[in-house]
Amino acid sequence: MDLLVDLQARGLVHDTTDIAALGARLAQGPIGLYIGFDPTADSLHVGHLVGQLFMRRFQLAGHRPFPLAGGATGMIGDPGGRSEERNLLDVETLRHNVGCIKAQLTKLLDFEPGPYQATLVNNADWTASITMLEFLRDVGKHFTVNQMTAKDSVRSRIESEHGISYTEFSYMLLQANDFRHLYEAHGVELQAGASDQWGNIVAGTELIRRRLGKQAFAMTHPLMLKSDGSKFGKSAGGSVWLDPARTSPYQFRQFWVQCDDQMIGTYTKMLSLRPVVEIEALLVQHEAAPEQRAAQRALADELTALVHGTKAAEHAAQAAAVLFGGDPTTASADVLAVVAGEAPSVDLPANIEGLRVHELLLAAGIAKSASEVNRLLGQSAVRAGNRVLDADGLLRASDLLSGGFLLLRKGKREFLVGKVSTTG
RNA sequence: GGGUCGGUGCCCGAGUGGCCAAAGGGAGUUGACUGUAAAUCAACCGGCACAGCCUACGUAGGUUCGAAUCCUGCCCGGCCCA
Repeated sequence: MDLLVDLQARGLVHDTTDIAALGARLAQGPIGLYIGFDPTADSLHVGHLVGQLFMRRFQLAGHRPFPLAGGATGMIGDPGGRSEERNLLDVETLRHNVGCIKAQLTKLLDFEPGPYQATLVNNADWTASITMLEFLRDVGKHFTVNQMTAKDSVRSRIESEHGISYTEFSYMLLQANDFRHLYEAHGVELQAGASDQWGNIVAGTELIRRRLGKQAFAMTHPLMLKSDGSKFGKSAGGSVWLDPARTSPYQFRQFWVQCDDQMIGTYTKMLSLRPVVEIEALLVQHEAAPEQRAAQRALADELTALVHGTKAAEHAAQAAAVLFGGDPTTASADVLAVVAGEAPSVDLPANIEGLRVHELLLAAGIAKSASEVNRLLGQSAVRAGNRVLDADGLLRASDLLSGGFLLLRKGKREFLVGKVSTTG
């Protein structure tokens, strides 16, 4: 299927420069494309997946992706989408972040040598050595302040009460120069990004046209939003990260399983690598029985496997089965160990017969006081395995599950895993 | 500086000597219902060795058998006057 048609069917095309020319160029053969990711944190989050998978789609269609870690642009800070100036990150943090992000950028793309090989680049490599005078003559000269202040990202900041520093004002020029550099060094003809990057991206196509007299292309995809219009990628605990140390594979998968019905179609089309026809069939099935969450599960499994590997994805799915509705007493020790990784845990004495549950829940921070535990017990809200504890909250030896695990549950959602400590 | 009104639990807000761990609402927790949703309904919602006790109504004292409630000093906020 034609790549552009496919992207449009997925709702991934927000804006492009000269789409007819781009279509013609893609038809001629492989193209290089790049998307930049600034190292504002030491991990990317789910919002970045659209861009990463955007490149993957191009790669699968035979093109060469150039994921870019913004070692240089990260030092400046993109003024877009903000009302205030960013705090500058120190060099050490930045270096650390770039390292982490680079590792994540290599996960979803194919770096095996070959015609479609992905190439990881860092704009610090060609930006750090440019002198101020060179930059002003070679880049700055090609832009008028009039054009620059006309861009949305800059104009909204000029109109805001905080204004915009000269530093962030310059961001656009750095990004434009990146595109120019990649065009010359690697034949990268297309820069993509989220729709809020449009101004910065076309600054690059303009620079290439003025300085090199060549045509380059810009293409943006829509920003992913939640059904209420708020920013995508936040869950109760904060951002959903790609780094398993920050967001476990289980939590990552749960984030997708719990997606809004209203948005799941949009998300699946934008993110899944499955063919659009297949996705549409899935969505028909989902609408017939939304309670099955077939679409959510499919997307959750696919993305978890992509980001964390198939093994981790399977474990996450099994852990979810235990935690939601499944019978924990029949779960294997292996699966319980995965569950244990997701819940707060406490050590248990060798014999738990007659042990009060109060201290365990308090130690894990699941209840704030013994009174609260008593209240919960009175409301039949505490279970060990699937046995509802009596008002006295005493455990029995038979509450232990395979592998010496104790699964305590407060209400439906909160869990505590106890493990009998073994000496040796 | 003078006058005046006020400071109540996570938030808002009633209470003006005992019936006050303190109305009502919001938030939160749990249960029912459910799709690991929304809405709805119900219970709970300071602590503990829990038929009892302790701590708490800005803060420090006082009056009283008994104080969130009365008195005094202090701190903080609103308004009015200077």
